[in-house]
Amino acid sequence: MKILTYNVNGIRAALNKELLEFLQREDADVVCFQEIKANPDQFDEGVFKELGYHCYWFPAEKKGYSGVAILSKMEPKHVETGCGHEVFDHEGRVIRADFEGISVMSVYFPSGSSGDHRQDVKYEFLNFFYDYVHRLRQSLNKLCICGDYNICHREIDIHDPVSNKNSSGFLPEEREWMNKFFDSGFVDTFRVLHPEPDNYTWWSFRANARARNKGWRIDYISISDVLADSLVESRILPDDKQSDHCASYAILDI
DNA sequence: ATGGCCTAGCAACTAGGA
Repeated sequence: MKILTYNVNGIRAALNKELLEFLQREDADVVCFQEIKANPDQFDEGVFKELGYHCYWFPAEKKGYSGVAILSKMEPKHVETGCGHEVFDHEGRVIRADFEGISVMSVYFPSGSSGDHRQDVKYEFLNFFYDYVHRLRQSLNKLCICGDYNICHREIDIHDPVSNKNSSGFLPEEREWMNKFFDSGFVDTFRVLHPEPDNYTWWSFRANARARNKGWRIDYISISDVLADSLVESRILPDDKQSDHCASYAILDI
């Protein structure tokens, strides 16, 4: 099973930049999108169905903001939107599709970069989401949590750990949350197969950051440790540029 | 350097992003 995740930074803009050709080429079984920034009636979902996908959209209530989705070649047994939080569930941040042998989530963690208030919102999400996932694991043990976590885990995951030591996305509290999350029984599918530096999934639009590979690794495909032995391959795809993020995928033998 | 630059709402600018 090939699972791909992509923060598209506006699905309509990405569709204008050969998103469909990219998806056709990668031919993933499950695709997780974040930041679709649109309601499904604002674009033609038929173009995804023509690629063979069942489509499940979870937009935010606020137009043009956030929004996640899952596309899948197989029809899921069940699809769940939200995580049971009265604010975040209006913001299109969590959607899950349950398949035989695995449940796949597409998650867009809040950004904390727009000030202290947004950072507090981010911590609220981190705390709530951690507890939500662990309640969920009591009944769904085989989880794959894909998405834009908006956090670099370690120094190797950011091009300049020194000058970003006070930047949201690389704060000690956030990195400690990533430690706690992985230690609680999840595997970082990219890092476990690729220990080498200079692998990122997001670059600023400014200052020619992408061409100089001055990036951050903030998008992850995490799997429950019980699925670890099924991991065959993981990659990030920095050459495809429909967004300020790039896509990542993992292949699981399930 | 409290920027740089892009998407989107909505028709001149602002919100949000990391």
